[in-house]
Amino acid sequence: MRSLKQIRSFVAVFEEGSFTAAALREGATQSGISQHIRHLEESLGAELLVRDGRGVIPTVHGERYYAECVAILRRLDLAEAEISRSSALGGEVRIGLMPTFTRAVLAPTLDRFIAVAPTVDMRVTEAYSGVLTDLVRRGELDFAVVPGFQGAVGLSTTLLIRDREMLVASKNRLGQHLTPICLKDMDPLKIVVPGPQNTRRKNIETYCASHGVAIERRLQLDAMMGTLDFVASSEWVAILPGVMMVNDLDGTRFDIRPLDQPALYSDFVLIEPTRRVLSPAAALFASMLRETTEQTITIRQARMREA
Amino acid sequence: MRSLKQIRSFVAVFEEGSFTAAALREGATQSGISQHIRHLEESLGAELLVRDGRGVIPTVHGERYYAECVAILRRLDLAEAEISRSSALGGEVRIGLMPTFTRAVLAPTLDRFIAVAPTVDMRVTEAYSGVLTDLVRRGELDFAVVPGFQGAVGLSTTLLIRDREMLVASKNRLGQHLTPICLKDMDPLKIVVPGPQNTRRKNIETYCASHGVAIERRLQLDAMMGTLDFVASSEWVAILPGVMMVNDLDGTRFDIRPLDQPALYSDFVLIEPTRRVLSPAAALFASMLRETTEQTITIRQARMREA
DNA sequence: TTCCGATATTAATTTTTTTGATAGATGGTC
DNA sequence: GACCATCTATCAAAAAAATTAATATCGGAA
Repeated sequence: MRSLKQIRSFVAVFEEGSFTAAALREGATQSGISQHIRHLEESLGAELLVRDGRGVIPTVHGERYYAECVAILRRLDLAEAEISRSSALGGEVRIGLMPTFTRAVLAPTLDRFIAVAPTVDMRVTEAYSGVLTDLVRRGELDFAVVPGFQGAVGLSTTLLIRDREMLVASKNRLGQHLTPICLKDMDPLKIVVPGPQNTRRKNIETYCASHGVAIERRLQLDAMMGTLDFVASSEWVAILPGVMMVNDLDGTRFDIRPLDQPALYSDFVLIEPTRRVLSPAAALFASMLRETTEQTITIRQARMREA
Repeated sequence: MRSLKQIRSFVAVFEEGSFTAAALREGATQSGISQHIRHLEESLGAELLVRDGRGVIPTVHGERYYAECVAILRRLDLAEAEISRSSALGGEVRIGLMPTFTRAVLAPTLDRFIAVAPTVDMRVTEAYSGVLTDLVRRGELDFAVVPGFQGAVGLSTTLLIRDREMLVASKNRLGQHLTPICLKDMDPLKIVVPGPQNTRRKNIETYCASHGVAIERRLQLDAMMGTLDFVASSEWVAILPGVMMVNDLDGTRFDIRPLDQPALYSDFVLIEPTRRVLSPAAALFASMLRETTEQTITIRQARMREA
C-alpha cells in the first residue's frame, strides 16, 4: 500500500537527484529510500526514475507524478498548518540570509519581530546563496533570501526586493557621496569582486563588459566583512547592493554612489520549499524583512535627493 | 508521524459518521480506527471529531480538514490513475443499478461495452438506491445510478438523465397507447407504488396530492418485476420511469401513456466516491449507459409522435 | 581495467500497526 | 431508573512493516 513516507522519499529523490542525498535530507538511510522507491514503483506498476551510474533521472511518469506529489504534500501541509498553528505566532523560524542582508537590515527587522513575537525561537543562518538554496531545499530552513535566479526543482520563488547597486570606495576617494555615477568615467577600476560562483559576480562582469568599463585589477574576496574593511582602507572599490550600506549613508567611512547610465539593479528573491507552507511566524518575518528593506531604500532615496 | 492510513481512516469516519462503520468500510477493526484518529488528533494538536453516544460529530476543524483530505486523496488517486491505468481499458468495473435501469437499458449497454472492452471484469449489482448509495460510499462500487437527490457526504453527483414518468396498465385498459394522459382524468386510481423509503414514492405522492389526483387504493410493492407482472394481469396501474419500458412500446403487453398536464420528470444521477477517480473503463461504461438511455428516450419520442 | 561513487539486496532489528478482548460511556426504552 | 443496545477507548499481545548496517552490484571515467 502507498504511504506518505514513500511519497516524501520520492519527492526528495527527485529534487536531490540522488538516493543518497535524499536519504540525508530525510534523515533516513539510502537503503530505506531505495526500498521506498521500489515499493512505490511496484505498486504503481511503472518506473519513476532511471538509475544511471551517477544518480537518477526521472522518467516521463516520474515527472508527472512528482508534480502531483509536491502539490499534494503542500496542500496537506497547508491543511495541517490551518489547524495546528492556527494563526498563533509560535514555534521556531529558521531563515537564511546573505551578508548583504545581515549587515544592515537584519537587526532592525529582528527588533520589530521579537517585539511582536516574543515566544518564537528564531534562527538565522548567514551564508552565500548556494548554501542557502541547499539548506532550503533540504528543509532545514523555512526560507532564505538569495539573488534572483532561474528557479530550482522543488523551490518556490517570490521577488522580495529590487535594489540598486552602488559603487563603494573609502571616504573622499569618489567624492560627491550619494550622487549617481557612470562607471565608465571612473575606469580603469581596481575592484574587489566575489568569486565566480556568486550570482552577483556575473552581473557585475556582464555590466562592465557590455558598457565598456575597463577593469584594471580584480581582487576576489568571498568575505563581505573583509571586502568592506579592505575597501575602507585602500584605493580599491567594490560594487555592492545599496541595501547593505544604509548605515554608511552619512559618508563618514565610505563614499557611496549609485551606478548610473545605466543603473544596475539586483533582484533578491525569497525561496521556500514548494512542498511546504510558510508558518505564520515565518511569513510575518518575511513581510517585516521586506518592509524594513523597503524603508531602507526609501531613506536612501531621500538622502540622495538631498545630495 | 502522519500517514495516509490515518487520513483515509479519518475520511471514512467522517463520511460514515461512526468509527465502527468506518472500520467495516476500511476492512479494519474499530480499535485500529480509533487509534488512527487519536494519533491524528494528537499530532495535529486539535480535536477533529466529537464522540457522542451514537457516533461522531465533526468539529469545525474536522470539517475543514475533511474537505482538504478528500481533495488530497482524490488528487492522489488521479495522479496514480494517470500512471497505472494509463488509458488502458482493463481491470474491473463494479456498478450499481436500480431495476429501472436493469430492465431495459442494461443489456444493450453491456453488449456495446463488452465489444469494446472485452478484458474488463464487469460486475453489476441490482438494488434500490439506499443500498447502492451505501455501497458506493463504502467504495464497493465504482459508481451507481440512483434517483436525483440532495447529495451525501463523500459522494460526487452528476446528472445522468432526466426521464418522463409513465402511467402503465395492462393492455387495452387505458387505450390510446403512447399518447399523453392527464392523471386526473383517470381517477380514482388503484395504484401500485414502491415503499416510502423509495425516492420515487415521494415524487408520486407529491404529484398526486398537488394536482388533485384521487387515489382509491394503494398497493405497496417493492419488487419491480412483481409490479409489472401484477399490473399486466390486473386492473391496477403503476407510475414508472419511461426508460424501463422501452421494450414494451409495441403495446402487446401494456398500455403506456406519459403523464401530462403537467408532465412528471425524474432525474437519475451518477454517484461516485469523491475521494476516488473513475477508471477509464468505468467512465466509458457510464457514458455508454447515458448514450443508450438517451437513444431509448429518443426512440420512445418517435413512437409517441407516430401515435 | 580499475576505481569511484552510485544504487540494490539482504537479514536482523526496531518500530509501528493491527488485533482481540474488555472496559466505559451514552442514549433510548420499558 | 435499571436495562439494553450500541457506541468508543484502552491495553497488551501478535503481526506486519519500516529501518538499519553490511555488503553486493552496477555503470561511467580515467
